[in-house]
Amino acid sequence: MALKFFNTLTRQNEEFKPIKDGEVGMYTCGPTVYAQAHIGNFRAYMFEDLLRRYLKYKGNKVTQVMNLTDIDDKTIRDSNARGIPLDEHTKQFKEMFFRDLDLLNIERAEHYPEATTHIPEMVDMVKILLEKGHGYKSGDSVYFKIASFPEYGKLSHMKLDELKTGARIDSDEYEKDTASDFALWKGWTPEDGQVYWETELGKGRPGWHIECSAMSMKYLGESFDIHTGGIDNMFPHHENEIAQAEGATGKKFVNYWLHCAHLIVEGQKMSKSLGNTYTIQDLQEKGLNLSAVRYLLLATHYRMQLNFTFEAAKAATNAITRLRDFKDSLANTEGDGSNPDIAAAINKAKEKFESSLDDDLNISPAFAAVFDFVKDVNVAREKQQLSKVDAEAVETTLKGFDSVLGIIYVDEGGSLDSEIEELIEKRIQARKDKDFAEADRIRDQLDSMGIILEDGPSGTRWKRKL
RNA sequence: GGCGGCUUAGCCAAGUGGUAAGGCAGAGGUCUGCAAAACCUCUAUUCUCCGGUUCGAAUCCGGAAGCCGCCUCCA
Repeated sequence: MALKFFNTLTRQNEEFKPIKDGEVGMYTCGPTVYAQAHIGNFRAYMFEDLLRRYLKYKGNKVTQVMNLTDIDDKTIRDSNARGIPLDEHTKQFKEMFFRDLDLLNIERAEHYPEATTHIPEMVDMVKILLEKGHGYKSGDSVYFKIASFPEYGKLSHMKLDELKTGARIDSDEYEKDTASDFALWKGWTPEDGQVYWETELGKGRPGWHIECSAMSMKYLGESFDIHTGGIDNMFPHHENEIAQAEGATGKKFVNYWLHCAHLIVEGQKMSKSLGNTYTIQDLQEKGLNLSAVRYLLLATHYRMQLNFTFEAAKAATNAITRLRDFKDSLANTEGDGSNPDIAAAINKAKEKFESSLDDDLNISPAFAAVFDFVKDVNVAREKQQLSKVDAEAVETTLKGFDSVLGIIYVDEGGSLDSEIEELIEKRIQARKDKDFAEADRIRDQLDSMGIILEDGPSGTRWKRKL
C-alpha cells in the first residue's frame, strides 16, 4: 500500500511521491523563542516527529528544516524591557526548546535556521519581489501586493473580499495600499530600539512570513516536498509563504501541505487565565511520565483536536508499562526451534502497522497493531516456549515499530545503586528462608523507593515505577 | 458575516455503506508464599437528536442542538 497524505492544498488524500525518489525535504514551522514552549506547541512538533520517523521507516532519507523565529514584536519588546541584547534574551528559550525536545524523545531536524542569521537571504528575496512587481515600498517598509498574485487564497480557500478587515485598517501603524497586504520588510521604529539591520532595503527588520520562505528555499530548494505547521498557520502565514515563494520563483513552492489540529486541556482550550498552558516542566512537576506525555501527543490523529487530560496520562503510563514489560520479557528466553505462530503474528502486525500509518499517519490502528502483537506473542508463548530465534525476531519487529513510536526502548532508569541491590539480595534470601514477613517488608520498602519487584519462575525481576 | 472542524462505552480513541478496533479503568478465573506481571473470559443491540435514501447507515442526504478553530505574527 502506498503512503498517502491529506493535502490541505487539494483537501484530498493523495499518494505521496517525493520530487526525488527516496529523499524527502520537509519544512516545519518552528517556535518563536519568546517564551518556553507549551504542550500545545509540542503537539505540532510531535506530529512532525511522527512524520519524519515514519518517512525514515519507509526507507526515505529525510531532510527536515525547522526555523527558530528569534525576532518578532514580542522578542524585541521583552529584550528591551529586560535591557539586554535580543540574542542574549532568546538564547535561553532556544536552549529550553532543545532540552524539551530531548525530554520528549523528539528527533532532531537536520537544520534549525535562525531568522537573525539569514537576513541577507530575506533581503535578496524581497528585492526579487520588488523587481517582479509583487512588492512595493511605502514609507520605510516594503509590502507584498496581494493583488499581484491571483492565486492568493488557494491554500486556505479564503477570498480576500470576504475577510473581516475593518478593525485592522485603523489600528495599523503602517501605510499600505490594501489592508490585507503584508509586510516583507519593516522599517525601523523607536520601539525597535537597538534591533535593526542596515540593508539595501533600509534600516529595519524582516517581516515574519519572508523568514520561512527564504530559509526553506535556502535549505530545500525552490520546490520541495512537504510543509507542515499548526492549523492556525494556514492563514495567513502559509498563504503568504506561497505568495512570496511562487511570486519570486514562478515555480510551485510545496507539493504537500500538512496541518495539525490543536490541543485542548481537560476539555478546555489553553489560556493564561485558566492556568493550563502547561510546559514540559510543569507536567514533570505534576509527576507525569514524559513517555506517557509523548504517547498522548502521538496517539490522536494529527488532524483531530486532541484532548489532553491527566486521567488519560495515567492510562498512557500504564499502557507503556505493559509494552515495556513485554519488551523485558523477551530477554530471558532459551531453547531452539521456532514457533510458527510467531512468524504469523509478526507478519500480521507489520501489515496492519504499516497500512495504518500509510493512510495519512492513522496512528490509532497502528497502536492497536502493536498491542495485538503483544497479545498474539503472549498467547503463542503460552502454548510453546519462545525460542531464542523467536524472541529475536519479535524484538526486531518491536524495535522497528518503536523507531516510529519512540516510547518503548527509552532509557529512563539509570542503574541500580548498591543499596537497592543489597535490599533485593536480602529479600531473595528471606524468601528462601520462608521469612515472608521480612520479604514483604523489604518489598514495601523498595516500592516506596520507586522499585517494583516481580517474582517469576526464573527469579526476581525489578523495574522502576513510571 | 466568510471559511473549516468535531460530537462513538466510565475515560482516551479507531471505524466513511455490510452489521461497533485498540488502550486505560472494572468484574471473574489460571498462576503465585502473598502480590505483581502474564494469560483466558466478560464489559456499547449501539454510535448527539430528528427525518430521508438503501435489502442494509455510526458511515450517504436534509434538518436541529452542542462544542471548537481560522479570518489579529497563537502549534
